[in-house]
Amino acid sequence: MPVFVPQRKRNARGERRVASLLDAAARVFDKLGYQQATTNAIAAEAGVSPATLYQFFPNREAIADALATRYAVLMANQQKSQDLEELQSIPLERMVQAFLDPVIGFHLENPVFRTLTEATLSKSAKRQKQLLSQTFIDRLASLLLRKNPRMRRAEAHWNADVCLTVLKAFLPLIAGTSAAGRKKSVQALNDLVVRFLKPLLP
Amino acid sequence: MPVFVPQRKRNARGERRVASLLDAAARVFDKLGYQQATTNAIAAEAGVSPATLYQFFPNREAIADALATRYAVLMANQQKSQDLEELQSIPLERMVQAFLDPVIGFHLENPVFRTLTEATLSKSAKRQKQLLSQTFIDRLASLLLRKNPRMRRAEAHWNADVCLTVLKAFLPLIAGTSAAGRKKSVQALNDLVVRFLKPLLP
Amino acid sequence: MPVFVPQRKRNARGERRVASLLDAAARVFDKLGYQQATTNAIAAEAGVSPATLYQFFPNREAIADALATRYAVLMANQQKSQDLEELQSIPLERMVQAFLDPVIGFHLENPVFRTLTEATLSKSAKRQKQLLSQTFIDRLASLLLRKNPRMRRAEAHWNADVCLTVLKAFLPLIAGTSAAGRKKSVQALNDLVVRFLKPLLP
Amino acid sequence: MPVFVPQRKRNARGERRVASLLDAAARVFDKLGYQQATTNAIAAEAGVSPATLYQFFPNREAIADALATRYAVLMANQQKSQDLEELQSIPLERMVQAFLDPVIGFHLENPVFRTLTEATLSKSAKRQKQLLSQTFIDRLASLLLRKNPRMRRAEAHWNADVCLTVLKAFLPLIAGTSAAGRKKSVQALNDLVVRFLKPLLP
DNA sequence: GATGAATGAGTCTTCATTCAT
DNA sequence: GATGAATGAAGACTCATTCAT
Repeated sequence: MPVFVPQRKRNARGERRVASLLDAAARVFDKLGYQQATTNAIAAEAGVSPATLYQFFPNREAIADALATRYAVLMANQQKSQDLEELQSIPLERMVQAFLDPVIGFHLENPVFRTLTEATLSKSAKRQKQLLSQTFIDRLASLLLRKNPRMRRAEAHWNADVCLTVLKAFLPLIAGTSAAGRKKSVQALNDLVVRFLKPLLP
Repeated sequence: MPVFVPQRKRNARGERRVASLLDAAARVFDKLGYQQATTNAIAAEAGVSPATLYQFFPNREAIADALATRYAVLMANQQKSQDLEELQSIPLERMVQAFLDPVIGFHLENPVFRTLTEATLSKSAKRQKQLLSQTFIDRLASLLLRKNPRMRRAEAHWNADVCLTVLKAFLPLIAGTSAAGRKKSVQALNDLVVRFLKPLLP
Repeated sequence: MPVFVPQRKRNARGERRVASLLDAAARVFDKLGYQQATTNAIAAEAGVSPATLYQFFPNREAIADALATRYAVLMANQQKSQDLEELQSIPLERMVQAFLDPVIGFHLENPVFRTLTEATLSKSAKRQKQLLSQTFIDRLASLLLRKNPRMRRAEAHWNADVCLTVLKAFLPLIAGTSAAGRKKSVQALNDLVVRFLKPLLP
Repeated sequence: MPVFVPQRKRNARGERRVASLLDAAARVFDKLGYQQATTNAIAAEAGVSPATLYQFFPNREAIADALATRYAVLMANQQKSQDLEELQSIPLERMVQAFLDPVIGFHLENPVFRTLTEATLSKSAKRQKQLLSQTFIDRLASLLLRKNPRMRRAEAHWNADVCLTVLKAFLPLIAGTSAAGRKKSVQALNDLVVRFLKPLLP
């Protein structure tokens, strides 16, 4: 189970290479899916020889891992930047929307992220992805607890988990349709989450 | 350009072979996923030579198709056997449970069914799967309309569709955990659907 | 180098089977060419199981051999039926036509005959085909000698051989075109042969 | 569905490999014919792994195409280098010989050229072969018209076409025999063509 | 005698990965 | 560091031929 470990100390040029390879990989994964994305295709998309690719990644899996890590970091940063204090005070409907919107936006902007799920990710990459889920759950649970201090911790987490499950279910629906259908799907998701959470809050 | 040779008649042994190949394919698809399920692996699992497989299926895709059709028929029969009249009169909570339970049960018993979704199914197989979804939606919509005759037809279908989406989201959760977690997940699914539907009914 | 040897004493039913298999083989060879004509396809065309085919022919090659033999016999009979005495007395132009016409007709009616050339024929089948060529050459040489008794034997044979070569060259041309083009090609062939032979005769 | 990966630039070693693969293919096609010439056999003949072959040719057909093109170019150059002006003034017997000799020589030196005809050539390769035939016909027709300005254009082409047909018929005869027989066959061909053309010229 | 089933021995092709320059 | 070339190992599929009933 190879974990992504940089091959060697890399200089600026190397960093750029890695970045451009990951960009290429993202495009190819997105276009063809993980299984069909051959290393040759990724190298070609990046405009380099296949051998060059292997100077930065020990094998195909490592590319997917690095990509997963990259997006995990991006998303984590995004989530950290949102202040829970502000959300806590606004009404449920708008709170849910404000909470989900950036997550949905992230997935729409980086559709590969979902594709990466089918990849055979390394343990560390999986952990990273799981961490993201956990962050989502923790933040939502924390929000619920602030709204209803009498809720039990475990209950809050479980409810947040359900919300995440529902969110994941709606993502393909949201991504797959036109702008019009997309709006409707997002609305349906928000509704559903609101209806689910409302009885739990005072 | 393979020469077209019409299939000869199939005898009892052939029928048995087809069945055993489909069983084997179901097991392999379930274990490895569609992409990784090689014809060699399926043939080996069935205990025959790869060439034998090709006596009954023209290519790998045809196996997935046949499997999809097999399960579609099974599920369709199951759904037909349930009487909507009875469901209509019982309270929402139990109605939802009675409606969802057999569907969940089917997926737990035939986990491959979900894997088949990622397969590159033939048009006819896709149609069959879509038909199943449509049946689910139609039946649930019909139930909603009986409970609340003032609901509009389109609205009923849309709501049923949302329920199906949620159901699909929960299936991996339900399937993935132990008996204990499974019960909890099913409960959460039922709760969510009930909470979603309750405001829509009188 | 298997020579075609009947598997066993065959009764009337067996003879019919063999005939229908050869008919089927002729159709398939003609449609697909020797290499593409699989034993399964031939058996299917004859409406029998592949195993049945192997009860009458030891292997694929034997079918081509038997077919070659069949046509060789047919053509030999045809040639025997033509009386050289009659031809000898008519003018060269009409003689050439009368001599070539049946040969051309045979090839047009049995296009497989040419296809069989590409087959890996057994030695005996090759000999049979060669015999046919020899018959053609001998007959034509004999005709030339009657027309011009002063011609030397070897010379007569050589000239006949050249005529055969030319005939073979024109066959695809004749077979390949429409009725109109066919007539023109046949005319060209006759012209050519006449012009070649005329200086050799008194 | 193979993923399309653009060919990378080819270096000197690659060029050498392509040439050696084409040489090997020519040998194998010549020995076994197109249908029997497997990619494995060609690769083995070239002393490389089959996969290497596929670095330079997308499939078996492409090899035959490249080979056809290679020989078409060679022959076209040869024909261009011959000056019709010179031929026009010499007597028919020597003219025919001078015209046919290089063509015969080319086929004797590159026997594969004939084998390639049976190959399932790509459209572009077929066009190239047809162009060659057309060049032969046009050049000979032009020669005939110079010799006899009163001949009609269409007639000249038709007669040239007949000569080509005869030439093609004699090629296997010429190629198949020993040096002695070869000389005789070539002589016969020349004679035939001369006798065919003589009545057409003043 | 007839059949459908079964298969060993290929064939073409692909691709992650390594080699040689 | 970079490259194009090279390949082992595999996978989809085919087919002449044999097996079992």
